Amino acid sequence: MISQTAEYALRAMVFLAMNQDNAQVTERIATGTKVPASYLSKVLQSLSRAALVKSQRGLGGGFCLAKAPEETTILEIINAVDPIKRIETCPLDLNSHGVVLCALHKRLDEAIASVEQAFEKTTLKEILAKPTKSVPLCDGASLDK
Amino acid sequence: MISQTAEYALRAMVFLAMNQDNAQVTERIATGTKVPASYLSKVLQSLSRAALVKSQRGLGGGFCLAKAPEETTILEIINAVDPIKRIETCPLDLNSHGVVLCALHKRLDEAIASVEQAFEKTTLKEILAKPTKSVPLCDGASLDK
DNA sequence: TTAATTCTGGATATTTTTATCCAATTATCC
DNA sequence: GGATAATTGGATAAAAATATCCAGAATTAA
Repeated sequence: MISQTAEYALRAMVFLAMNQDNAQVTERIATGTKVPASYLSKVLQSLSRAALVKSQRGLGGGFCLAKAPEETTILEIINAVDPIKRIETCPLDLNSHGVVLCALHKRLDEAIASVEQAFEKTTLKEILAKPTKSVPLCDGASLDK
Repeated sequence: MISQTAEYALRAMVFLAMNQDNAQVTERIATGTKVPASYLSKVLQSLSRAALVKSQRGLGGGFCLAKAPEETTILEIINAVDPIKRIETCPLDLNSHGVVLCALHKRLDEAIASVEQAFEKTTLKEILAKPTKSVPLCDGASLDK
């Protein structure tokens, strides 16, 4: 449903949103999100190319959000690493169907569309603000060392 | 979003629903749904084990629906080959979270839940009955030879 | 300028998903 | 019983997703 890569990207973005004060290094994001560092490195690259994070090399460098948390949606994050694909045309390439989907693929696409909508409406800020018992990613203790 | 395998399973089931008169052979279902026959064979096995189709070997054998189209949901079909997994516990295994999901995973799970619900509410019969311009799987001409 | 830090990009490995093939088994027909 | 038709299950192959590693480039500090 949601790929591992997308899950990682979301965690990383939430982590950065929770630690906006200073740039975060890959290694630190990795431990904070329980994502394999070497793979996270690739995920962060994708997020960087999608202009969702800014990267900075060298001492004191790392990653930080490119936009304010209220301006970044879950959908953008997911689409940056593993785009949600709507069903636009008949997957069977049936001539007669053309752009008009049959009932089956119409139903499937509606479901995808609703997920897309839900994700588009949710911003990073909302994730942070929600007063749940559990702080995202956080296991009781504070993340700042 | 929806795996290839699930897509194939849905096509096969719709095909069987549209051809309930007599048992359909793998090869025939394959051409009718544009699914690679050798792989479809495995998919049908899964559907058979899930008791969504009945199989019959030998001459005149093949596959047919195990239940009436109005009693088979899209969700059952998908779950038979590639189960939809809700997020039940924190994917990071954070002690403090336990069963209470953080805002991020709560949102993700809500999306999954809505898809699950939509699929649970849709039966094969509805797929057949919907008066769309495009007949499912069908490219203008009738499927019966 | 040198050393240390950190991202970047490429090569590669591992795992999962998707796909193929075939011998064995079951069923039907003559 | 023998021939044919069809699924079953196992072995295997190919492709995609996930993961690892490392040399190179950029940045900072001294």
